[in-house]
Amino acid sequence: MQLAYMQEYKSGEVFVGRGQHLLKQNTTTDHLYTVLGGVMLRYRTLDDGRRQIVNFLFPGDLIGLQSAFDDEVCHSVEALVDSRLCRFEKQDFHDLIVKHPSLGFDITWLAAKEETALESHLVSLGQRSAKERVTYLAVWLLNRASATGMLEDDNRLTLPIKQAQIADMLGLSLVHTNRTLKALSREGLVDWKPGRIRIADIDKAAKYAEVPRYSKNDRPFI
Amino acid sequence: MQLAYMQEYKSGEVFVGRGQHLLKQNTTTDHLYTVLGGVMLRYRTLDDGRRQIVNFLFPGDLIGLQSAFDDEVCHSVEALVDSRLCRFEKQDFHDLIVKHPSLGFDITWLAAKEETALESHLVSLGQRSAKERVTYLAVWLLNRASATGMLEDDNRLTLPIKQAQIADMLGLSLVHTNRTLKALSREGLVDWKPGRIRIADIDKAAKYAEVPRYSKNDRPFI
DNA sequence: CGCGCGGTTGACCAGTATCAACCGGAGTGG
DNA sequence: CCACTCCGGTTGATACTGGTCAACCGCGCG
Repeated sequence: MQLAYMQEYKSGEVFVGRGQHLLKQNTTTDHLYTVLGGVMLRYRTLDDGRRQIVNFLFPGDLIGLQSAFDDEVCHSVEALVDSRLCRFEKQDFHDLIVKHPSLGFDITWLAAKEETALESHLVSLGQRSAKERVTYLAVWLLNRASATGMLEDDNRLTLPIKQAQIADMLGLSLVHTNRTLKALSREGLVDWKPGRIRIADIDKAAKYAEVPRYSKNDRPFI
Repeated sequence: MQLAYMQEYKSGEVFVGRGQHLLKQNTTTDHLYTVLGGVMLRYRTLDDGRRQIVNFLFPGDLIGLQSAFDDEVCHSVEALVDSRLCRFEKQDFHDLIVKHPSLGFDITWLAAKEETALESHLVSLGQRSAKERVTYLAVWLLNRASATGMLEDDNRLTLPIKQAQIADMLGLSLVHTNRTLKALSREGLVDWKPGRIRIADIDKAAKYAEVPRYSKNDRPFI
């Protein structure tokens, strides 16, 4: 646990209320963040207003790694629920990695995991049908949430995700997302009511959406 | 330049002929690789045979970072043209980062860039039409190739990419990919004949597909 | 010469988008 | 306290992008 090092570099805590933004696309930032609590989402907007949610962020996730090497951030980050973050100065980043290499190792670990997640999302968008995508997302969210102890019981997650957000994550229209949710609910595969996801048979759902086996490796928490 | 360190850890060079595999999904590997020359592609296959190409790999890119933390690799890597790689022992990885922190920094850099690329691809798959996707991919490939000096002249790239591969990268059917290529060629936006991409007006194409401004930062070559 | 692979084209179909309208609840101001 | 509005969700009708099936072409190669 690198908490000691981290304290040294931590430059403050940040609270972001539900619906508020931490970062806006095409701006610059001097900070890196780590999610301490809450859930956030990261998205990119095109000029004509189309929006793609790239990923959800859970406690332990790193925000702004890309911006550590590049001036402008190419996505916005918004809180899905009230969230708490740990802030670092970007300029300390090189120093930090060099002085605490095992922390550099953990950061690389997180970056690799994030890449794996994006890869999975990419496969979903590229190859799966609407029903498969929704199921995939539901299972994936339950897995991530479960890893941070956010589940009420084994197959239920309370999280105020709007259908418009599901649509923007999965590359579907809002209307079709709605119909797909209904269909999955009717079939008993995924029961995603406003604000609450429930999956009766998670193995069945995971198999249907071919969600990659959930890695139990402990995620470093920095 | 870390070439000195790298030599110490390098455990060999690997050649992979066009069409041959470096890694196969769901196997394990003891190695990490760096592309020294050539172009490769990384893809994931679903149980029913659907395939998603996740990214193209150019010289300087790292392969297998995810597998450094996770046993099984979740994608296959195949050579698009004859390629040459530098091989490292996975078990040395932690050691390497700790002993040569600035190398850890470069690896993190590469990981962040890879993440940025996947993010862009994700936006394409989620939000763009077939014509936009093809244009996006063409421009992106030209940008990447240009960074490694593979371009014959400013707007032409020779690379034996099959239409089936374009389709699998963009989440389109083979037939529709073919028609889209024709359409773009007719319109003079992108001229993608078998084995050769040519873009008459690259700014126009980049604007049409909203390809993010290409970062000139020098990519570390390890 | 024949085969196979990559590419091309046509006909038809399905999944998903779009447009439009409506519903119910929460907040708000008169 | 009620009317109004806004937001998120729901539903129907219709349009269209892109998928599927099937056939054919040209070329390189054994």
